[in-house]
Amino acid sequence: MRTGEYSCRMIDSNDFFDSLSDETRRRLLALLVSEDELCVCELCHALDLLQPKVSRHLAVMREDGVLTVRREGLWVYYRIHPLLPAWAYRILDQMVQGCGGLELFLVDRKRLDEMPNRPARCCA
Amino acid sequence: MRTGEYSCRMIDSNDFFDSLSDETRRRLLALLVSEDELCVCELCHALDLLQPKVSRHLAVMREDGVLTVRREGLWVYYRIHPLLPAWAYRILDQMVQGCGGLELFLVDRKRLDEMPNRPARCCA
DNA sequence: TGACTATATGCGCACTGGCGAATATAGTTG
DNA sequence: CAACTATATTCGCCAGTGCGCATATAGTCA
Repeated sequence: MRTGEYSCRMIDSNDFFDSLSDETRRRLLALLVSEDELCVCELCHALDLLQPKVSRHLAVMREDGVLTVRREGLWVYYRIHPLLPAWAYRILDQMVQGCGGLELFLVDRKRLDEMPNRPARCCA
Repeated sequence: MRTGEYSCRMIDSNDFFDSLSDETRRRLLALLVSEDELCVCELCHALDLLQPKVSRHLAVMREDGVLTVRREGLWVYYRIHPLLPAWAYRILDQMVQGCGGLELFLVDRKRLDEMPNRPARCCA
């Protein structure tokens, strides 16, 4: 509670950087930064990875305080934690700047955009 | 070579985030971001860690392309790699925003500032 | 050359952490 | 209730990695 510029919640910086330390997690974060809310099956499809693997990485980031969860019926929607401090948000933004153009990340986004039967959540 | 906003050198983003994934390395980086050039013994003193440990972490970041080295007599000076892409610089800045106020990091800075007999390199 | 300071590295060990495969749980629908 | 879909978790395994300790290397100075 130093400067007051923080969005308020105090995340442990070790936990935050731990979330960033794995490439799979960075790929998930990159999508969540722009899409703001995605369910596990969308993320599995986008990254073309098996569900248990994606779930475990999401759990790590949830426990680290970087993501929050919302359940709706069968689906679980993850998003960037809305009370992340400003510096953490900015790091996520810059991470997308740095990685977003990489082939790997571009393909993730493409697969997500072209995914059929995405669970509709427009009229919550 | 997407936007042209990069400072030019292409660092591997996995390597960059690997450098950030360890707290000791973040402490070293936090000092180097503001001091721009420090030798190994200054960093050992500031972090109050044994020299082999500090040296190995510095070597990791050098191999990752995050730091560069300059030798001057007996001393080896490390600095943030001057050709780091802009997004990476900004992440380092925001990391300092996020961690710089933590007790651990404040104490590092204090020890550095109060260090006696720092090798003079003012009039290179 | 030898003594000294600063830095780097080799080695062995313990621990962490990511993985695949299988299974468990939660919620929906009939 | 059973069958089904979506998600979470357990387990055993293995690679990576940080550590302390000892030692090697580089450079200076007498």
